[in-house]
Amino acid sequence: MGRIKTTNNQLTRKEVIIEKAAILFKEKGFKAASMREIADVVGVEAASLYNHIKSKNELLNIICFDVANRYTQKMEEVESSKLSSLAKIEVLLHFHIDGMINHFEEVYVSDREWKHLDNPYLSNMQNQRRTYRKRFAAIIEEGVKKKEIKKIDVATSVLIMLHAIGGIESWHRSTQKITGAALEENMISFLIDGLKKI
Amino acid sequence: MGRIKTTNNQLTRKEVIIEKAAILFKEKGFKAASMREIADVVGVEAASLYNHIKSKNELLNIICFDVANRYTQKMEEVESSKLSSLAKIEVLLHFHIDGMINHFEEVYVSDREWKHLDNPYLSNMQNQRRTYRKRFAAIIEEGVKKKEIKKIDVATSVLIMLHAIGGIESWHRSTQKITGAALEENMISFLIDGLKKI
DNA sequence: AACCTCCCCTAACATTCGTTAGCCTATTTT
DNA sequence: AAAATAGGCTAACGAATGTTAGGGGAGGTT
Repeated sequence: MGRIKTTNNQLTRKEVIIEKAAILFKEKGFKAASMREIADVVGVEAASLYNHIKSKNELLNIICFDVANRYTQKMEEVESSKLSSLAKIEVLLHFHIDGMINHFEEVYVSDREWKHLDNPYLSNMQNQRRTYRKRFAAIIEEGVKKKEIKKIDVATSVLIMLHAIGGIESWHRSTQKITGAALEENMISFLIDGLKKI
Repeated sequence: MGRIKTTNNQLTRKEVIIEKAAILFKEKGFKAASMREIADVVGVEAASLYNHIKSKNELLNIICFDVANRYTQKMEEVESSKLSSLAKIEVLLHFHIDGMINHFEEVYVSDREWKHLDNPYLSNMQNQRRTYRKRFAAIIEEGVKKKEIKKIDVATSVLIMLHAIGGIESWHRSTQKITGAALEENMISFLIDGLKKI
């Protein structure tokens, strides 16, 4: 076939593979996407991929933890800021929506396919996700206590917020798109309004 | 092994298989769940399943269209009712949340695994889903026109509502659950408040 | 008693999967 | 120019997959 092209951007060949794999994992799911298909898209034979990666699961590991670590990092940044609780939530929502719009495939795969990670990565990811939700909830809880946020069931609102964002997937698919910026604004105003006191 | 037990309820053997398959499809995903695993749970050898079903994909077909048809039917019922737009949305939200709580596996699988349907079922399902969203949007749109509903981006709110409900999955997983009824109430009040005019 | 239908079994199939081994060539380094 | 490395290739592996063929036994019907 030929070599993996890496000239355009500054990506390593491994990064090219990961990028294409993410697209396929998103479209067909991790299990349904085969190494031979990934190789096809990359422009190489399946066996050649193994010059760059250790296994199919390594691809999923990298994709999932890339995303998860970014979120954890952002959470730390937000937590240690001096913002009001409502503003903290708004920052996090921005970050989520932005991620969903600009790193769509990676984020989507990380969110829907992490179940196929193998241990110890699997339980690591489960912990990371659980912890993230708890920290998100803690911010809302604090806001409620400080009366910055409407009295509301915290667990339910966390659940709504985090999953509503996952819905951006259907925005990606839609033919008559509003701009990403508009979507972001609409979404945040809907969700934040749900938290505001009157 | 022995026969498929069907004594307890009035289920046919085929229905027992479908029920167990839905649970496995939910836990592992359609592609990752094997016929041998399904057979194991049912208490029978893999080959024996084929006395009751035509293929693995038939299982997915049945699960997905069971759910989709219920939703289409409900939509028709709601559309032809005399309710206000806001009340229509509320009825639909109730139906969704209820379905997610009481027919969890089926609904979850239908929502996340329909991509693995094969044609002509695949394109059928794509149409059905697209149509459903349009009809949902039309109700909101009508409400906005009649000034029953806050002026809001319709596409964005449909997206938020339908996906927020998908989040009930994480309620199922949570250890310290509030009751289903409470979840339902919290969720609807959050979402409906987002539509109400002040 | 004979028969039929239902439903399970074992055995095997073709295919697809992820992955490894070993070879060859282009590119980079010395 | 020679040597070393990186990165392709073909061929093949063992395991797992969905599915089919064919045999046999249990229970109801005639």
